[in-house]
Amino acid sequence: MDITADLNPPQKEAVEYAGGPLLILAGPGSGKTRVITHRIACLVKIYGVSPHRIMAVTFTNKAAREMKERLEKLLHLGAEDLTVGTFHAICARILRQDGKLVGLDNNFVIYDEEDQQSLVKQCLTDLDLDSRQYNPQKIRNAISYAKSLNLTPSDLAARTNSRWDDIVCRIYERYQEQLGQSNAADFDDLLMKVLYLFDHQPEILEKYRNRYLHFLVDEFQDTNIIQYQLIRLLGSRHRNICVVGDPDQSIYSWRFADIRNILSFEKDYPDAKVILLEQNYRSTKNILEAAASIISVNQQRKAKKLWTENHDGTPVTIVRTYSEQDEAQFVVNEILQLSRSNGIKPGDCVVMYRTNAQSRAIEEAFIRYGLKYKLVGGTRFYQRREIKDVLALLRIIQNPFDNISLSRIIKLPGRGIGQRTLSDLTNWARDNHLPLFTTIKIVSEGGGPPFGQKVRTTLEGYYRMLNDLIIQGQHLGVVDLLGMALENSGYRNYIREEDDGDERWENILELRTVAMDFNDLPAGEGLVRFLEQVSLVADADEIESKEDTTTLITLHQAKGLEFPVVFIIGMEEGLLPHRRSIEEGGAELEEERRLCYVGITRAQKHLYLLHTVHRSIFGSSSESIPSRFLDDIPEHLIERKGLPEIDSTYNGHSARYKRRPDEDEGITVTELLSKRLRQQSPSNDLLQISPGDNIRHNKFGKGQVIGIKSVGNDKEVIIAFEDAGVKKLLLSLAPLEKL
DNA sequence: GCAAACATGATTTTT
DNA sequence: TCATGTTTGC
Repeated sequence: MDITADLNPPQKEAVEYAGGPLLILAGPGSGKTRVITHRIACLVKIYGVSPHRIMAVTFTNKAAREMKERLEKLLHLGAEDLTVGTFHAICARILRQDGKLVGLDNNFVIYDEEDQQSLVKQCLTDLDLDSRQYNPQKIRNAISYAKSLNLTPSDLAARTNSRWDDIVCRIYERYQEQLGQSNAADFDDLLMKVLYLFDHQPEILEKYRNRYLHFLVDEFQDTNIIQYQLIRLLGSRHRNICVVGDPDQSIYSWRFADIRNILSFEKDYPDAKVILLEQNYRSTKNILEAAASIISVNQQRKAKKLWTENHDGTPVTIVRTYSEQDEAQFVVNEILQLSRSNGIKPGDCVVMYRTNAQSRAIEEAFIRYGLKYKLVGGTRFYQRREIKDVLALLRIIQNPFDNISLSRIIKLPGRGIGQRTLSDLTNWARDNHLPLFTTIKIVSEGGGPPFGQKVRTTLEGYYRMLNDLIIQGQHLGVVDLLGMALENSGYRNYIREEDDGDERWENILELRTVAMDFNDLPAGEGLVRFLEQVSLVADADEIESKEDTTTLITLHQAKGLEFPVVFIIGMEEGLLPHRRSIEEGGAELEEERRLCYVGITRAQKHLYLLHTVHRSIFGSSSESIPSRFLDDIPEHLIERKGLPEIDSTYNGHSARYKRRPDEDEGITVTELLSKRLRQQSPSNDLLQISPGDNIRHNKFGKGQVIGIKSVGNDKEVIIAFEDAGVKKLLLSLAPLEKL
């Protein structure tokens, strides 16, 4: 097959270029992913580069997996020899192998943000500092920032100039000591330690530097300084570094992603070839123009002109509703309408928002109308308490010196060890420079802090239990080990008695399913690999596209995706741009604008931008002002729906909504809106049903009506379906048939 | 040691 | 509003 067929000239050039450093600036929808995969294929098939000698760095594990799949499926290329992964995953692999040289045993554990935070708190206690005065989260963030710049505690100490910096420094130093004692690395350490390894063990650097001929880095605008340093060092031998990014889609600066990397690249490699991908294959002209009008306001930006051969399409719809409930209602109605008339399916639609909290009203509306939705993100699987507890238990088996995990599980109720005992243990451990696990061992042998006999017996039992699990871990597969750990630690009984114990137990079983993939590996290795996978992979479940399921997602997570129909809700000052960014101003505001741009450019055919007049935030209600970004879209691209424009000015602090005087005199805004919404949907006469009737729903199948409630002119019916369970549906919309 | 009452404070979140 | 962390009472 011809690898470069169907590529436009700049794409083709980007795929074939073999003259050293390459910077690809790829606008949204410009076929960036194709270019990367085809470039790899071209390197292998045409230039004869062994896949073993290619490294591709992606932003997420998901992206890595997809890239591998694409290469295998589309191009029939064996991808198992390729190094594809995130910076973190690749570095973890390197450290598993050679970490010993930088003080990491190969059974090291990886600390996530919650673990980091616990460790910071522990350090504050150790240094006798008040955690109310020194916010642990801020300290964690400051440490992470230092690490993103590859600064060690002493580097940082050299540049402190305030009391705060000084505190951060002291904690950072202790924090690193504690990580060392726990044989643990946090996310940032994975990168920093590899860089340190390369700096101090030239032969290791040589090994990797010689092996890799070609590097590809995706989402380069969202890399941080240390990541760039890493790739520069790795690529210093052959200089075939290809980076792909779009400065306009840089939305992770709060994660210390540094857009200057793109500038640095051009400076560090003056001979770098720069290729612009400006043709958009995704969106209609109207959508693309709206996006351009918003992003072009940014000052800190290289002008870039995207163009498309696609049709104008429909206008961008700006919708004003009264409340977030009405906003949700509009979305639901529009999805139903589109699926009736435009050949669009609910699965083609996505609802995007700035903050997770905004998904609630949407979810409620979807549930009410019996529409299916898929919430992306939210409370993430691996962040759930029960999952973290179980993982902590397994981590102790892998690495008993992991102090944070041990402190987490030892104080779980039901075992008679509480905060008091734990504090006594940690204090003693600290004073004697010993890990917690060793301390418990000493206590069970009669030493340690002065405990009463009862506590001593309890701790002895706990130590024996752990020790037994560690021994079992030597020869049991990871699934059996998990089962035994749950039993012996009493965790199973403990969690099942919780209020939502069933759900939590389900989650643990879900985790067990993940573990099954690692069950056939040799005992120790299975555990290591399983724990590494769950530490580095954030998303347990995937966005699988189903025809009937609408996606609900934050703007950040929407990066890289595309949908025929996009609804962005909460286009309001304070939400988008977010209040915190308005307060910060400048660069923060420009990032909000980019975020808005990312959202808009996800849309292929239809784009809806919604805002409300009233929104409740943290329970209390407040007036909202349309987002400034809406003002930047030229009127000729826009169609307005929902409530009419505010034609009054602000009255003191409260914006007052005025109805248009010529119509609907004497009814409230909410009534007006619901009237309009009703007018938009076909007014089929309501089905005459009463409780006890048997019905059929064209999706949920057979069921029995168990309740009816009037909602305005409509009725909400509660139906117990034979297969689909109990649902609340609106009679006017549910496709019901009386049996 | 542990559960219930109370206080608090809250974007985004690849790894 | 709601999910966390802290204090209090048994």
